[in-house]
Amino acid sequence: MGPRRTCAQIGCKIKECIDAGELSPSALGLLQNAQETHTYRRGDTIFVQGEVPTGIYCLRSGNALLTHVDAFKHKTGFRVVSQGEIIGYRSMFGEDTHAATAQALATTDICFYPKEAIVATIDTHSGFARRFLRTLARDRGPPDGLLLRGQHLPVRVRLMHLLSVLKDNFSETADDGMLTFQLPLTRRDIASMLAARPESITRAIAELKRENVVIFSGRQVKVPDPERLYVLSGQSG
Amino acid sequence: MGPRRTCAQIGCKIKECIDAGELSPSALGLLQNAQETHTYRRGDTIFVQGEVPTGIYCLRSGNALLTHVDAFKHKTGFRVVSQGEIIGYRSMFGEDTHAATAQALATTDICFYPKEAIVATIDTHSGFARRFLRTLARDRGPPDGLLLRGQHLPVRVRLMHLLSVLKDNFSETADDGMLTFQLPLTRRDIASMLAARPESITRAIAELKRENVVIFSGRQVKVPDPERLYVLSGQSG
DNA sequence: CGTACCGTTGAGGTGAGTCAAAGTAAGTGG
DNA sequence: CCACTTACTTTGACTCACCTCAACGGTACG
Repeated sequence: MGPRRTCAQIGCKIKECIDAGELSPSALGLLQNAQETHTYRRGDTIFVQGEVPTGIYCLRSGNALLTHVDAFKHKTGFRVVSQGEIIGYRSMFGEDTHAATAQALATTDICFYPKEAIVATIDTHSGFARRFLRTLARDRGPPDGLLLRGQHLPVRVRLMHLLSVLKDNFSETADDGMLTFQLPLTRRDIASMLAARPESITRAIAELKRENVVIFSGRQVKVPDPERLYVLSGQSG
Repeated sequence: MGPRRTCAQIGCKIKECIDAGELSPSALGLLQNAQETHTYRRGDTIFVQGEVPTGIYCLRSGNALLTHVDAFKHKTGFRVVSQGEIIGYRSMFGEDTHAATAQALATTDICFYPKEAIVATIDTHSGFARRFLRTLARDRGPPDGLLLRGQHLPVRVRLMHLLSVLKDNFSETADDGMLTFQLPLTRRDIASMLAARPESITRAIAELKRENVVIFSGRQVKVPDPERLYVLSGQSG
């Protein structure tokens, strides 16, 4: 393995904020000194719902799932995070305990930035602050999430919607013209994101295969006609 | 009617940001000069999904409902806004079109602050920016919203949850010891918030009345034992 | 005194949950 | 490399909460 690259070197969202903030070399140095890097294995928890946030996390590699457990102990996955994305900032800025648990879905390298370093940079660089406002505002507006969970749509359609959201992060190559990618989620994870049961996911997958819209083999996914997937899943763009 | 009070005089969230930002008199003057006040009647639209945001809105009185329409034309209400709260800022900071439509549920007075004025204040007052980050972060985290829409819970429980959220904003007096309040929503509105049908809401209401948990008469709501409502609806605090 | 919307009630159909069981893949230790 | 455990996945039969469709009463308003 070569030398560790910092988060800023892989074009993550923190980097975007740093660029927008036009940080001085000294301010940049302070941020980079405060940063720590950790590696997580599949299933490891990054932070836990209810804990007090101590900073924010930026994924260098791998991916993670954010889940929320309600008062009835129902576990609901609501977001898959992949390379370059930041997590844990909502609760930190909200000055509240973590509203979700983050777990690695695969081996994942993560940069941690302590709260004080981020807050200090925000206070001294308005461009950095404004960029964070933008990031926060773009995260989970009404469109995403609502479609995935509305029971007015059948599970099959919600699954297609999830796939067309995930494909942006995970699509690999189109060897034989098909859109192909590897799902980072178990059937159980998918079920928890769609507010459904694993059995229902299995049945929906079988149905999609029958209709030749999406072909699953294990976690390998093939989409013969991506355009059709968009339309059927209610994506406008 | 007496002289119009500015938004800052009724203790709204903008006021909180202004206080946190320690604005100079001149900066404060600029903000207040830029502000406009409008009155909306029941059903009037404040802004529409898809429009480009031009500023943010703060409710002086009355209340409004935020709704989202998906690609399948399903209209979903996801938040009731009341006095002192700000709307429209998520899309503005996200530099995107409005992700929701806001409509007045009753006669409603609203302060409008143009985008330029807000952005200018953010750029010059880090406390103001940080407070906005907090407000944004606290708005609609995973806990709220998920419970209301998860189909793993029966409509009756989701309705109880909605009531126990709304009662914070709308509860009036407990004349005869009961918690009493006026719902600002039609059955159809409630249904759209719970991802259910108006008929199902009617039936759930009848059921709750039978169990003596919540007593409806029209939009007048009485809760004999608020504690029981919390527990049954899965509120922890 | 219509017209329009809101709210209620009933009958019937169905998508998805539940329960139970068997098959498959993945990891562990001898 | 093979037993063994553990977790994930699939299948089938049954049940039910909610949706759909349809009709009707109440209230507001021009």
